[in-house]
Amino acid sequence: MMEPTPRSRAARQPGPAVEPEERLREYLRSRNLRMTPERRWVLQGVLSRDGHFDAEELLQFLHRRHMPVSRATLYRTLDHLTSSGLVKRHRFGQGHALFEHVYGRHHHDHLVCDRCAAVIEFINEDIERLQDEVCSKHGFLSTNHVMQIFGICARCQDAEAKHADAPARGS
Amino acid sequence: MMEPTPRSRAARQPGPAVEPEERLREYLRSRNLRMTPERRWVLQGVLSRDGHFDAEELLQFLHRRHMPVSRATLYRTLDHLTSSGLVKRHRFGQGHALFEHVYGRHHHDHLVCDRCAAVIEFINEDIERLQDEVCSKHGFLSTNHVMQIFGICARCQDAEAKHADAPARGS
DNA sequence: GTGTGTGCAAAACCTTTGCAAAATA
DNA sequence: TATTTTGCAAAGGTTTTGCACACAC
Repeated sequence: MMEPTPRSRAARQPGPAVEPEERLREYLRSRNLRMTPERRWVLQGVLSRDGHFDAEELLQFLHRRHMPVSRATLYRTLDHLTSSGLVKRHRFGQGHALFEHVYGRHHHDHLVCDRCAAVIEFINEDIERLQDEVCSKHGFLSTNHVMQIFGICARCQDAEAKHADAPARGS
Repeated sequence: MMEPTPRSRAARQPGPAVEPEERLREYLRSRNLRMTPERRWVLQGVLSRDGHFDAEELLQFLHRRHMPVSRATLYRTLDHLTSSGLVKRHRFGQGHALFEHVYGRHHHDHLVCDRCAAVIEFINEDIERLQDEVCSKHGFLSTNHVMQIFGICARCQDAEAKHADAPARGS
């Protein structure tokens, strides 16, 4: 597996790794904004995260990887990435915002466990279609939507059932 | 403005106004908490609000009505009301939380306008049913869900169309 | 009377902002 | 070179918390 050019590392990516950067650049150009190392770093960090992450977590990650972005720049860049459609911002619980990148991912909704905070993704085309119907019925032009179902995940239900069965059993 | 009895104002309520207090009392009892004037006031204030409101707004309302609840108590009580299922808490935008009481109201979801922040309520039984299906498919025990569709409401679409038609027209 | 609730003010929390220096196009 | 961007630190707004006193059961 020898690599003829310095760029070959990008080949590890499942898809073309250049395109999201292209999309960001396009977005920036359209608003007369500039591409900077910091913005590239944040984009890379965002794309490297698999699921949901918060700003602090991403900041730590970037610093560990020697991409020293300031907190302010991180938040500013996350705004841009959100506006450009490369990132989605969620407010699941009461606390801080969670983000996820949507590049190469399909839209999905979430089951959120109140016990363990696990987030299970799902997609249901029928629901999507019905949502579109609701919008057109109200003359509403939808740009985005979130659907979160809160409750208790299967694992936590099991755990609770176990505790309820033998609460007095000192192991 | 004469009122035969001090209570007569309550007659404006469509349903029995006592029951929600009963529900709160039950909830408090079940957790060995106590009914207090402050908690009653917050509940009254909450029930008197028609749509969505924030903590600050409710606080002002209570003070205007000579129900001097402190900010701390207000937040603490809103937590209890949320836990007891009498109130729902939303995070529509980026800012602060919005609340709405759900006593005597049916579950509904929201269309949120990104331009004017209008919130349109809707309910779609088919979507609800499909959500239940999703949950059972994942062994997920749902206690609550939120669905928010963001976009541009009909009114704002009209307004924008008008501006786009005649942008150079100095009136 | 005991444990709970309240109000006050301060803290905590996440996020945004003002500004001078640095960097982009 | 003319703007834009950055980092720092301070401000911002909402929500939570510690503590002493008051109160409900």
